[in-house]
Amino acid sequence: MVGAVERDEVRERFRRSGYTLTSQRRAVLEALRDSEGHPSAEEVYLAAKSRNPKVALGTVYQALSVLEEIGLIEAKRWSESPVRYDVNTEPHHDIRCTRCDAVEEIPGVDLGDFAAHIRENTPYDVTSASLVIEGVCPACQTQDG
Amino acid sequence: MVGAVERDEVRERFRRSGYTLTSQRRAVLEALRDSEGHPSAEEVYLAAKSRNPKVALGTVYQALSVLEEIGLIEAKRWSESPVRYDVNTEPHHDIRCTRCDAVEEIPGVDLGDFAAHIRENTPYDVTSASLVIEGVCPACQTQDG
DNA sequence: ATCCTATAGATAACCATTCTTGAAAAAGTC
DNA sequence: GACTTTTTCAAGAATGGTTATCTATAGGAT
Repeated sequence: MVGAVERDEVRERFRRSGYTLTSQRRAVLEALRDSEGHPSAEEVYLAAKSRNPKVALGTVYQALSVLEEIGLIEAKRWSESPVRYDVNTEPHHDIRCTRCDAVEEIPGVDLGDFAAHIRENTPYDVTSASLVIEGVCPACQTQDG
Repeated sequence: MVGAVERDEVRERFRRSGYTLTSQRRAVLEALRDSEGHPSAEEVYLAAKSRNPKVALGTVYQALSVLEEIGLIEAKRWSESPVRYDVNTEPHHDIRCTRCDAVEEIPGVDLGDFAAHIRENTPYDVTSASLVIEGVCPACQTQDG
């Protein structure tokens, strides 16, 4: 599974943004790309450390923030849960299971011109609007009533 | 300005839920009802303390959680900001100013059958879907470019 | 009034995240 | 290639909103 941005493009993206592509930052990005779900910083840290043992948790946080800033990853927040990171930077929505904490993509749902509606109904200069969706995943549904 | 739930109804709501309506909890609710904006727990604490000096911050947190549980108030979360509380429990959306941290209602915007769309596109049992909207308020817009 | 349970207050603990610090590495210079 | 400057790193301390703990107290039922 290959991300939207290829290897050389990654290096180029770092250069253009004035950041250097260090081995730690690469380990963080690759850990994120190989992860199935939408890991937390702690989970990324564990995965990155297995690739490059010279990575500290603080470095992972900093790397994640750089990666987000240059647009290679996205951070998503649900209440009662640490920030989750996502290599899919295409516009989409995710749902989080309130029982097992899994996060999954919801395909085919688009905020569409909702943003326009919002803009029309507030004098604010709207900079961001995102959906926070929670529910119970199929596995947890079958586990009990 | 009178909330959706009147005084007697408040007492009744507490009783039915198995909670007692203490003076502290009343102070918290009234502080929230008289507040203009959408205060944080800390702000509610300050306002409640002016009504009833025998209120501790921890009690305010507990009272807010009880009030939310019995449906008298709503909690809303934005990242980079503490939880904000709202006496308006009717379905509506709020926008937060990223500069001055003010929160305001957005009238006339309804998620409508968006929830239905979401339900159709995920096997999850969707329990909540809410919009997190941020922007810059008119006052802050005029303050600088 | 008395007993019993829920609640309050004060303070310590929590936990994800950020900051700080000195050291190491990288980049730029001659 | 050695030297200087700048950036980055790792480890751990600090932060801040929130929650838990523990003892004392207050309300409601009998």
